[in-house]
Amino acid sequence: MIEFPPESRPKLIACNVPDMVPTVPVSVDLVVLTVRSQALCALVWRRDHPPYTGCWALSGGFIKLDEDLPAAAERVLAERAGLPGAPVHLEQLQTYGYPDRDPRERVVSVAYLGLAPDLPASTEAHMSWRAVAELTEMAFDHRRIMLDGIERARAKLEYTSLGAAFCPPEFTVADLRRVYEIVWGRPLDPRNFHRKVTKAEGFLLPTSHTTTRDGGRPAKLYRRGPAELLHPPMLRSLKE
Amino acid sequence: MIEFPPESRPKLIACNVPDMVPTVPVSVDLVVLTVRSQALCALVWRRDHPPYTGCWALSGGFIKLDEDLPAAAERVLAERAGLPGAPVHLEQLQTYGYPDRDPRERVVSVAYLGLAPDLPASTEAHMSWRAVAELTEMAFDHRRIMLDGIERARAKLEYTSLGAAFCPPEFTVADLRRVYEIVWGRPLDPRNFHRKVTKAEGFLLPTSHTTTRDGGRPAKLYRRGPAELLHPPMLRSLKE
DNA sequence: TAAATAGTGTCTATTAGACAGTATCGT
DNA sequence: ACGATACTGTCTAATAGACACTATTTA
Repeated sequence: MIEFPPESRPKLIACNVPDMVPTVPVSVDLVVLTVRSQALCALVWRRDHPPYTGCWALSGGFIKLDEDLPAAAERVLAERAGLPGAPVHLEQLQTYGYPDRDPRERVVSVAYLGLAPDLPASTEAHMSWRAVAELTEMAFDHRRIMLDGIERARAKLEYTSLGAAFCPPEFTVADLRRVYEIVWGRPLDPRNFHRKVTKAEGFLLPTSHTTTRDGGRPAKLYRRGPAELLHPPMLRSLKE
Repeated sequence: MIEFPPESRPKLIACNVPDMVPTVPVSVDLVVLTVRSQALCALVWRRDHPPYTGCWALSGGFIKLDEDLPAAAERVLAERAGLPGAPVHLEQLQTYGYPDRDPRERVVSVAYLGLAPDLPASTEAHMSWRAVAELTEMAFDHRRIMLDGIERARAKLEYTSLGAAFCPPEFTVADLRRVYEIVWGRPLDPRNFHRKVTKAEGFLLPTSHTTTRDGGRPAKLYRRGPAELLHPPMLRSLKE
């Protein structure tokens, strides 16, 4: 790639539109999901100014002039979502650019999906975890973005090891199963689930620790393994 | 959604950056793939002006002020890629926003993936189909974008019926199998493939037509069925 | 002891992969 | 007839789903 110092860059001349290349603000919006209190939750804040005053909104922010998109997402996660340095898996979700999605001015928004363990929401950043089932009235097209993020998360649990991103650093097979059950919204057979995830190469790394429990046999604790893709995948069957 | 006529829209005031919201040109770039001459090919043109003079490039264009992203992709497909009205499956791929990806000025590019049957490339638009294996030197980050598109296409053949998007309206099971073989780059057993796709509910709609051939039994012709997702998916095994 | 949770083994129906064999065309 | 391609059936190994059973803790 040829390098230009920023101030000396020649201005862009598009082939068929040499004079008029419209520019728009580009924002990054974050769908941060977690599993807590037996529900799939999203990290949101309540808007206190127009438009959409009182509605729940995703955390977001505008990209800076020389900032990469992943860097912008990390910055929004730290500064706006109030989760600096948290172990959140971030990946680009989709870009939303319908002209009237922000009534004030056209904004193109690159949405990122974040999968997080059950972290405390930052009161300083005025964020809170809300069950996604109750987030029916949201600002802008944030409900659509959130639903797209949830569907991506559901699909990714099938063929990747990302379910562990919802868990703390050390977790039990039952913890992981509850993540799958809540994200997919259906019960899974504990014994078959156990067999599957422990036999999937690179999914779980055993540790020497166990849990202490109110009753019942202590469970082995595992860490996330190196595998990103699962072969074969954990398919949601069609039944039910 | 509250409606404002465009001219009366209040300007955007971001929470923490009330004065300075940088704006950037947003483009749409198209990775249009097809299968022809036993190879996976991409629709590209050879740049005749700087930067990257002489390099192959994807077709692209800037979004207009009040144009939706899918509409921009359709317009670029028609006007720049030279495929107006063609039966091309278009879906958003990913957004690329690294600040120096265009050496002239920062451009955020929303890439779309297009899957097309074997159509003639428009000479008027100076486009041509090139085998992706030979597209090693491309302009900007277009090679990375193309590779991301190819990987998306490979994955989508597993769990959707999109392989048929590479075929003409009526096609044989062998046609479809050759698509899979070329996109995945590995031979498939014709008999097992036949069994799988004909038994997958909603994948193929039988017609009353058959092919005429140079030799060999004529094959039944099928049309794309209504199913979008395949249950169970056609998994690429790990072998080989 | 009972209750609760963790983990293992076993059976069966389904499926993937391999491949023999049949069907129907052109020459 | 023969080669070529389309299609069907069959065997086997692997897997998913169902579920009986054992293991280890707290109360």
